[in-house]
Amino acid sequence: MADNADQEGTAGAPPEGRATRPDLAAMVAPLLRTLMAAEQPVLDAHGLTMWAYAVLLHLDETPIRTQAALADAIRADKTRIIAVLDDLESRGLIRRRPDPNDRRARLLSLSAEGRRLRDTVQSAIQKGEERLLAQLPPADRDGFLRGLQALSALAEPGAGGSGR
Amino acid sequence: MADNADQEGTAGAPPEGRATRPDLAAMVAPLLRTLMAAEQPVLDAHGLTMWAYAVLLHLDETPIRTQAALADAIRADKTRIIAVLDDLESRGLIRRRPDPNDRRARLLSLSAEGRRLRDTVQSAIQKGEERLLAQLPPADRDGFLRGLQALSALAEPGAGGSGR
DNA sequence: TATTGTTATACTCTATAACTATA
DNA sequence: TATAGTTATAGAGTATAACAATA
Repeated sequence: MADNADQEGTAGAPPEGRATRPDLAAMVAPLLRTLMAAEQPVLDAHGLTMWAYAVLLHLDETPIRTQAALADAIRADKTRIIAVLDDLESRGLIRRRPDPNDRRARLLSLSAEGRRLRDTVQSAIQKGEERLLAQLPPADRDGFLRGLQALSALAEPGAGGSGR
Repeated sequence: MADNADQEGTAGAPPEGRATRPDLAAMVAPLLRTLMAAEQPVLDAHGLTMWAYAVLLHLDETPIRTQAALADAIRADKTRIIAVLDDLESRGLIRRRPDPNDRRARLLSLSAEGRRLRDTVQSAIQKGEERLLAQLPPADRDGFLRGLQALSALAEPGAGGSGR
């Protein structure tokens, strides 16, 4: 059942009887575990948790003006990222200063060193990922990446796809 | 950064600078969340937890002779599925009887009713998934499915792909 | 003595509620 | 009074350790 390579073209769902493929979640979940297991050593080597890395990634894209917004963007609880931000700030990887206009809020931005670290880590991670992807036929590889990108975009908070 | 639709063909990783695509895990994780959120109402409607559904799915494929092996196969702790098996058994969805040859072990199998429920639930779940996949161009849809199937197989305990 | 299943306990992660400061 | 951030507390989920039955 895991090895039926029959492609049934672009037909819809089967009528009723037995499923023709595993559930998507049943395939996506183990894949995610594989990916995270591959990331872990890289993150460890640089003293980053998964959440810390997510913060670095997101700040790099969009400088942000409240911690709550950042938490939202990376789908974390606002209370969960506080320790993460404390650590990143103390290591000089991010800057975090009160907004002059509203001193309740904290303006968050990535430091040069933070960006350097982010690049290093992401490069290493994606290098590992490419090794995985290399096991696919080129056509499938491209289709997989395009499909994944499109489907994951549907899940984002903004749900539009582009910028933010 | 999320909207660079440039495809760079089948080339390897970029030399050093800025990443050309999000990390795989950063796309797979939200996708998994979407899929699980879509499954939840279906499972709820039939009084199944995620783990219970995983048990039904796996028993359908391969009748199994110890609970530990089942737990292993679905990547759960052996202590975690006990309550699940208790429930499924009491509802007549699975059978669980001591192995005559080794009365320590429990032979696990799916009942007819269990198979019926499994089919109903999986059919509903995959119907929802097809709605998601329908948003992809047919070529990407097929490549995505093939790539996903191949990559997820690498993560399985057997790691060979087929039956086990 | 080793193994299967089970129960009891501890631990990790995450979210909720209460508090401080600004507005 | 309302909101951003923080801290303290409680809850869910999971794994570890101890136990009973069988081999």
